[in-house]
Amino acid sequence: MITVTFPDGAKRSYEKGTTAAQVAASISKSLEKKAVAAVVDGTLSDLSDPLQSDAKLELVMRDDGRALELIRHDCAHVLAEAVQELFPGTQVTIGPVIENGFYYDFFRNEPFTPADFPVIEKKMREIIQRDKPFTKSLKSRDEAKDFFRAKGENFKVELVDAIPAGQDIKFYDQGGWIDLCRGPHMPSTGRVGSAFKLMKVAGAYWRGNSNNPMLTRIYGTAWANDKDMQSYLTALEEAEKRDHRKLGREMDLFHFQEEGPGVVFWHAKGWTMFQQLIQYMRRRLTKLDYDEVNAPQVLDKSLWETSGHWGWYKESMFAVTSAGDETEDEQVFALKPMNCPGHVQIFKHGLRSYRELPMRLAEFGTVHRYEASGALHGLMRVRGFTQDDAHIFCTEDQMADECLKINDLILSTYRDFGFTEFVVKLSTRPEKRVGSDAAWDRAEAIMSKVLEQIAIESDGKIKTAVNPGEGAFYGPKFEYVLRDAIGRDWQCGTTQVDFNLPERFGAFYIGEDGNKHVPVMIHRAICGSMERFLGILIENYAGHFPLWLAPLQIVVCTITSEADAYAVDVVRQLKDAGLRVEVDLRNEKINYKVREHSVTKVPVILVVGKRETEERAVNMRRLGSQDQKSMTLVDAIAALRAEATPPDLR
RNA sequence: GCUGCCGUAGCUCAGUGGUAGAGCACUCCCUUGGUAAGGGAGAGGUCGAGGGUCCGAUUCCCUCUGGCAGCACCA
Repeated sequence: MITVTFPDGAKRSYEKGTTAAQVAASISKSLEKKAVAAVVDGTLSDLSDPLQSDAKLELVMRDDGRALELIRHDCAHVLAEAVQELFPGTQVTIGPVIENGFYYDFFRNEPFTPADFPVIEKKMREIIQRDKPFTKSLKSRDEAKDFFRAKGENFKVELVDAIPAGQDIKFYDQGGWIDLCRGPHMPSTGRVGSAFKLMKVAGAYWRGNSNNPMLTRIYGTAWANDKDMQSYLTALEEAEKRDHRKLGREMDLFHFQEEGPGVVFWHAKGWTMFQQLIQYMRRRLTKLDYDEVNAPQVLDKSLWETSGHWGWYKESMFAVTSAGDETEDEQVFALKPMNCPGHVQIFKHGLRSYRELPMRLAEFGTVHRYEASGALHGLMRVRGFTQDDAHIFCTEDQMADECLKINDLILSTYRDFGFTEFVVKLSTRPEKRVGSDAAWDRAEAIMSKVLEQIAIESDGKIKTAVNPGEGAFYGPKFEYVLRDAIGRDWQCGTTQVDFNLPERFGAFYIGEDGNKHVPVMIHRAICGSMERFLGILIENYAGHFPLWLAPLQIVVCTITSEADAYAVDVVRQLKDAGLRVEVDLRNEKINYKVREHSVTKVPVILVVGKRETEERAVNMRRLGSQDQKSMTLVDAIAALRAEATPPDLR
């Protein structure tokens, strides 16, 4: 006999080999019906697994959050079966659960299209209706390979090969359709229910390697019930409404065009925001003893060879030559993809003393990278962008302190933009790297300690994590990830310590001892790419910017032409107060004007008519509200001016 | 870069093997209207580019280019 302990502490005895399903049945009929899996000693398992020893057992109902993974996983199996039933000859590969759903990768000469979805979904519903049990069996490696080889499932044969020797190879049979799977599954296909939907098709490389064949991936979403699925679909629509590419067009912020793939045409309104961002950053940097510099756009390729970028990233750099001169000895330049070599040149220009350290060189540096065409995505991934970059030259002793100062700067900046949830990740040495292991050891040791301190000083409010092998080729880095208003995570800031580049460039300072020393260099960015950061802000605020950031803060709208002169005067006074304002004197009804400026998300509409003209007043309407507030012009200016003050100046 | 889909007016989108249409925006006229679209008229397109098939291509085929969704990449 074995003893089973339930979550409430109750214990019951069963014969050894009793399954969780039988345990459920022994308690109640409804439990037997409702349970879809078991958690045995903390591990999610099949209900059909026999219990071999004393165990803690929890029965998982279908509406339990932990069952969602099973619903999605089972749904992926159902999808695969449906596809193979409908399209014989299609090979199956893998079909994991992902956030909000699942996917399944298929190999078929003719790829699937969304037009195939209705018939596949219909077949899936049919399979779910059949409600066949999932039954598990074990095969030896050879049996498994023979099984798949006989079916022509070459990808599955490879998967079997990849399973470590000695490990059980599990198969699940769902009414005759059998798949390799580590499980667990619910008792039968019927439990998948009806809240699922195929979402899109896409190509995906076999095993994620671009040298491998391309498979067709079908993405699906699945939920415990229709209500959950509906709210997910609604959330997707909401996210679409905030798409910065759409808002950028509607708010007249920027555009792209064919002649400049991946480079932004900033319109006046977008550029205003860009400048607000830069001015904010610049004020903060000045207070923190940074020196702003500007290094050339185009530099001889030898500099990039020295830095190592040419060797590592040549294929994604823009080379620049004279268009007219076709002689052979022409010098090859590169458009800068990074600011660091330029800053090292500035550091090197002149003999540096330890007294000058830490030397913090900042630049709003425009860089160009020839990103793969498929990687381009609005402002989020471009080929020409501006980094709020800085390089701090310091001693090894000063390093940890500088990292902490940067940490404060980054997090307080994010807070000023309304973000509250962050994760700091430490990325350690990658396989492709320069520098000695000893140097990496030292750098990583310091960084780990700093990371610990960040977590402690924030009382655990700042989450931390480690990304092994994700560091830059010249050093480990901290990555700052923020969470936006609709729960999406964005990696923006980064702090990278570098024991290599200064040495490669022969940078040194004279130490207290009168000898030459190589400084440590810290690369750091807060927004990262200003373009991308603005994209994130647009989506985070859904275009409803706080007043200090809004490209156009106020529109003064007249009701009748009798108010024109007064309206112009109001605009003058608002402009004199430093506010960004336009006047709308058009021969249109006030409804029309209010609608238009609301659609383009102007935060404040000041309406002036006959009354206001007589009283030297304005009628204020805020974006997102129908309320109207009448006040004197003097009061309105004072209030708006205060509100438009950037957070660092309050 | 890879796979799939797409490219028609400033925007959103119809449509056709016989050289194109709507709504909004734009211009003009009427209207001076109190908080999310007043009425009328007009102008606006080498149907992404090049090549091919055809009597004839915006439509069918090929190449290129750009975009979208994933994948891969992201110093």
